[in-house]
Amino acid sequence: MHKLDESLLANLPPFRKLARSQIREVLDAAQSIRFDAGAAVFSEGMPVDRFYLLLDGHIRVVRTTAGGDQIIVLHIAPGQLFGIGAALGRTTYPATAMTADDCIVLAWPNHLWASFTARHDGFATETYKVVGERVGEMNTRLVELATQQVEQRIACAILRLVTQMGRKVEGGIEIGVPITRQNLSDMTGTTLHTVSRLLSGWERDGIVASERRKITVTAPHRLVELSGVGP
DNA sequence: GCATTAAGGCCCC
DNA sequence: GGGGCCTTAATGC
Repeated sequence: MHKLDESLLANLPPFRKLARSQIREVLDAAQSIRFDAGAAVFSEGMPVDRFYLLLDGHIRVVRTTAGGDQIIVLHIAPGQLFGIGAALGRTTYPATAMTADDCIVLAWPNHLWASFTARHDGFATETYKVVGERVGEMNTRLVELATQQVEQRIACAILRLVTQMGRKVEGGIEIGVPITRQNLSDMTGTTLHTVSRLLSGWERDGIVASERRKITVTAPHRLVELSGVGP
């Protein structure tokens, strides 16, 4: 296995304050793993044995209900830590991490967590920040689920994806991760049929343009209006 | 306003 | 050709 380059981590928030030698040390302790799209990096209920950093690709954190329905809890963008049960005092993973496309991750054995937070300046505070942001997002979504109608919830979900992994293309902002109607319904507590019907309408109105597994927002301001943030 | 059911079309492995 | 993805329409709560 070839040595990983230090520039991979140097600009990522958890490692930004580290010296070159420290980054080398962190990288040498990591295992780099490639996953095809649709693979589980770890599964709900498994013992927490490692923590991860997503280098490339996108991760869906999902929970499966007793009835077999899948709930998409959140998405992980490149450069983010995930599977950090160690930071939360968990012994098992609370959800499954599914790759949304081809992914490259770094994995460290769990016992290194304590020394990472103790020895590497900025690592712990960045971790708390990430956890805080995710809790905040989940709070927002909880309120949406409880108070908003389906159309607004889907608009909010798409806007979040745009914020987190949108990339500018000519004519709009494309969501940088493959998203199906079913995926959107799994994020918003509705059915793929309702999502399909609404997206078709939005496409007719020129708000979005979509192909299979791909959504481009062509009129973000109008989607914001639909999301119900304002009057 | 929304889920459910049904029925069909398209694309890609 | 079969499975995954998407659409549309009808019906009912």
